[in-house]
Amino acid sequence: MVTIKEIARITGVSTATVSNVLNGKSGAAGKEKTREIIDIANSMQYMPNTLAKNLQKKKTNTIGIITEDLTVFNAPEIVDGIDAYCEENSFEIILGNMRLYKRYNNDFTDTPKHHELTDMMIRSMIAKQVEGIIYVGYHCREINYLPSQVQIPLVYAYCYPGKDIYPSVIFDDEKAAKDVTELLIAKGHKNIGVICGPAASYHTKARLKGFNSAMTKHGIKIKNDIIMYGDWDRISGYRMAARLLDKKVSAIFSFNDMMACGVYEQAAERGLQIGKDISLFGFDNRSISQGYVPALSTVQPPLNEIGRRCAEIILNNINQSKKYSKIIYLPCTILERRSVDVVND
Amino acid sequence: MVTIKEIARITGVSTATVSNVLNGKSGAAGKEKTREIIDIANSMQYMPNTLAKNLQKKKTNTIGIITEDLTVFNAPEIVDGIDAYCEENSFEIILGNMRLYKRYNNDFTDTPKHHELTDMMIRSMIAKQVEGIIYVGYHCREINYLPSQVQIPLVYAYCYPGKDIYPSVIFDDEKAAKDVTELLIAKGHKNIGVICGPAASYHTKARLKGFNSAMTKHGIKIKNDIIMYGDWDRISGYRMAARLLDKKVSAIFSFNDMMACGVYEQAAERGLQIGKDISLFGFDNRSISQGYVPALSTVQPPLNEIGRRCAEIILNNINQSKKYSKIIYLPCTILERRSVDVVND
DNA sequence: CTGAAAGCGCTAACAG
DNA sequence: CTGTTAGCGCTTTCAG
Repeated sequence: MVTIKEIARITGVSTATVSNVLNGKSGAAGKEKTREIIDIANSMQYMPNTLAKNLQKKKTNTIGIITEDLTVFNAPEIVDGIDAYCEENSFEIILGNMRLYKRYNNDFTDTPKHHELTDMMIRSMIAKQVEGIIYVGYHCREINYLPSQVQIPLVYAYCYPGKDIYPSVIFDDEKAAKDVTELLIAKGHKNIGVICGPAASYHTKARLKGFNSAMTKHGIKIKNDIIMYGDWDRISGYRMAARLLDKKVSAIFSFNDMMACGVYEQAAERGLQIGKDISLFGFDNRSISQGYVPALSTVQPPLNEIGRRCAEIILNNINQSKKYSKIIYLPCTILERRSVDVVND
Repeated sequence: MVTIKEIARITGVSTATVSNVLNGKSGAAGKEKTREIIDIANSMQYMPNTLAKNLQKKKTNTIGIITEDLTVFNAPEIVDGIDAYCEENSFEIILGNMRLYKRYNNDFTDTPKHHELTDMMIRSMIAKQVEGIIYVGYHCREINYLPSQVQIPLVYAYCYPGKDIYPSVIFDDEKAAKDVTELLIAKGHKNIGVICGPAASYHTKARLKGFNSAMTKHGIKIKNDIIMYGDWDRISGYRMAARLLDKKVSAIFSFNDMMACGVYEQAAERGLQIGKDISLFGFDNRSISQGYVPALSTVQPPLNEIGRRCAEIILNNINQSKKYSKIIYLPCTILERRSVDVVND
């Protein structure tokens, strides 16, 4: 690796001059010398050592991203958004992936082991002199384990801290669910079944709230026996759909696309056509949901935008002394496809 | 940020001693001093500056990953595999995402602009002193633009260089397609329609080769009019399925799950049942393919394993002088689900 | 306009 | 067992 020192020796000037010239400081050297230095640098494929540069400048223009699990469907798009914003603002990213799914098996986020891992990753990033950290959750929830020794801006994406110390960006589950419900109501559906995720899930609670408020607003009584709880997996959608269809609902709002999948299966077995005999809405807009027959209506969370906003907040918090620290709710997009129709009595 | 110097001042020893103690060099200081230094460091939350450390050691234990597009379905899993292997071997990763899809629109990988971007990313990583680079393609193909000035090990994942200069890890398209075809043949299918991707695609060519070899091996004549070319998208699957079904094929092998999606649609419209009237195989094992009704049989590419192998090769190439530089083909897993059945005459 | 000198935070000889 | 010294590659005063 050729260094500034080497170039200085060859061109017969000081390292300072080489540095200045290469950094475009006008008048750092005479016209001819300037040319010569640049030419030599190019021909030797000189490349500044970022480590040395950053060490000296005490500034890395880098933020760290910690993903709970990069292979979860929402993560790449969020990271992509962060990356895009950073690039536009001349910042770089360092990625740390916890790989929670493969590392442990299931519920792990509130164990000492996980806290230790979190601390380790944060420490390691701080050691690398990142100027801020974005923590990307694998599903939305309240994070109660807040690492202590973080002296740099920290932002949560797709999850939020229990206390108001750090900012976070999530999407508006409640509003989206309300919108979906109203759309269904507008189509004449009154007997709407719901397949939630686990009762304790933030998503479940927020979406249920939205559902309830829409129903109430339109004066429709909610029977308790049409609210089912699944586990986000296809099979549970299949099972809950059975119960719901027994109850003759005219529409089903599944809180994710996976479970909606199971509804298709259940309906097929009963000879019922989705989008005709029964309307169906999902949530997440998984890439293939559009390919179901008929295409699944669903809710698209603003993943890329979550990333961008997080990055924006982090960069602002890095540059300003007053830190922003609230929860930001971004709106979702409702995608109506062939799986819903007006009620058919 | 507290430094070694600060701790040295407080404890009244030299920075060298603090460094030695903190790095666990036995006998770096007396028992008591050792304790004191460690205690002070802990209480002040001392954290070594990785930049300074790496600069001095001229070793970063870091490799760079360049993804053509992190949001493409295969990328996160490959990155995950690389990350896992690196973690097990005390290496860190730096991620650079080209965001090809959003940056340009479609075919872009052989434009000067893209070459420039590639060079820039590689230069930037080398500047950060990574010890090796893994380039993750967004789809498998021959990469003919090979950056020149790369003095460190470079490995391609999910794509391969035209010349034998750098190693690469891809999966065995041909073998997988052959296996699928033989499976179909074993179930009595002779009249098998194929929906390929674009004719120029590596995937198309390799899979077609596997298909042909299986058919030939079993003495089945291949009619040219049952080989259709789509564009990987659902709609094209839908269209090609129409032509194929007109020709009364008993099975369809779609070269990806998306297009298989379209086959479901087309079959539904014609009142044909997948897995009964017509057998269907996809490729990719997209997460939701399992949720089709009936579940789609498909091929699972060894994405995580591709990542792991790339990382393994890179770390080996970093440590050894003899560099490995061939293409490695990893086997896929055939997933037989309800969408295929024995032929039904 | 130019360069000598100092030093970012850390480690690795090597001498005491 | 301990500390001095030198320096990784770079930038940045500041004096000539």
